[in-house]
Amino acid sequence: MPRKKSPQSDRYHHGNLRAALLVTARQLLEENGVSALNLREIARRVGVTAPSAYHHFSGLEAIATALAELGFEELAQQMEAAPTNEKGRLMPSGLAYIAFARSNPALYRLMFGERFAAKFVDSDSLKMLRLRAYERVKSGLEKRVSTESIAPGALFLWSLIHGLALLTIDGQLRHEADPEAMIISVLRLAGTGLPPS
Amino acid sequence: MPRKKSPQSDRYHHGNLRAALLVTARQLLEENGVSALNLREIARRVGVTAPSAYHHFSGLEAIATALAELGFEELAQQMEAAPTNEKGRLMPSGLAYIAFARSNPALYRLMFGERFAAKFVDSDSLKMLRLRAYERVKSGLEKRVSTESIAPGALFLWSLIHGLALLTIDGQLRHEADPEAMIISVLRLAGTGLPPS
DNA sequence: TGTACATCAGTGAACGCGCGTTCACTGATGTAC
DNA sequence: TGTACATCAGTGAACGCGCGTTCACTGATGTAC
Repeated sequence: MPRKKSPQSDRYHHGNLRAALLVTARQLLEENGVSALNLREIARRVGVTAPSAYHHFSGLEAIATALAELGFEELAQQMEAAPTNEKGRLMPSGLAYIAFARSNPALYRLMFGERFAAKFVDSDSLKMLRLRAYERVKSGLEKRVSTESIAPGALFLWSLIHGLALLTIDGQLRHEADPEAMIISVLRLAGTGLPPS
Repeated sequence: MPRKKSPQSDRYHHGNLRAALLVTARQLLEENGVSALNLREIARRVGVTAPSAYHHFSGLEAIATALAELGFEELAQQMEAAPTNEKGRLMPSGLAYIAFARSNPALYRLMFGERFAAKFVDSDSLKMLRLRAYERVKSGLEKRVSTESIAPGALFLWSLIHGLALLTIDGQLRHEADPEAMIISVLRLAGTGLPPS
């Protein structure tokens, strides 16, 4: 009877190394932050030598890119999976967005970090994935504002939600009694705006 | 006649090394990004050996912290220097904020990056400087909303402006014909909100 | 069912690199007398 | 005005480190016959 694939087996061939590297890389990322992401430690944790990773990725940068892609995919999925409430799906999508960032703070930082700012210009898949998240924000707007207001409206929403996500990750809600309530209050202001003096 | 202090002199004693290190560090930061900030290269550019920096800073981290402090100070100053217009000073302050981020993208990223997210918990000066920027956002609100709405209102504004700053830095306005106009449109939505469906 | 062999996912040793930091030192500066 | 000396901002050599990546290899796997 051939050995069933057990995760921590000592087989010479890992069997699923690519996936294992990504899972472990993601853990390492969340544990120690973007700057701690490094190929040797990932391999070490998986229980494999560093060069073996090169059979699955062209290098560390490719692993980081794969993680970012994975992140954008998950983010888009979770926004799409958010329910529609009586007022539409803007608020549920927004909450899903913030929830993703709070559950995956380091990954979120990686996705929007300096490292990829330049890459969005030329990497197609990354650009498209990011666009997909943006479109999601935008789509809720279409029946709500005039056509020429969609672009600023979408950027307005994305800015608000992106900023709130990052400030939350940074610990800005640390001393808040009820962080969720605060998040909802803030997002609600997107609809009403601040009353003029 | 004693040599006047000329910037690039070959004196044994530099005379103003601390300041020179910071200026150069800031240039390096903006040129090559947060991850490229490194002590040896800073010293090299100043024309001094690396260990000499230790007479002025406890290490690289101290230089980074000094840069972030400097950034928060400048940001607060530029917001405070913004004019008051007929509707108050929220919009001018917001524009000054975005302008700072656009002029100092890497510094802005450093200020709000992962590196200091933890540090804000214990570093007093950094925490206070960041608070000062936040207070500035908040102060414009006081005559505008009820007391209990100040906290969410301020977080709303800060999120919006922080997110917009970062997305702008990331190149989100790259294909915009008139970036300034877009920025103003987005910030204006903070007052009106998105009209409900 | 058994064997030869191609494939390729792993290993282990090694490389060069540039970093942050330490150390004992030396040269310049300015102050006390 | 001149000299001795303390101070301290610089130097230069060296350290250990861990990284990403390369290379020639070897072991396991599965397929063709």
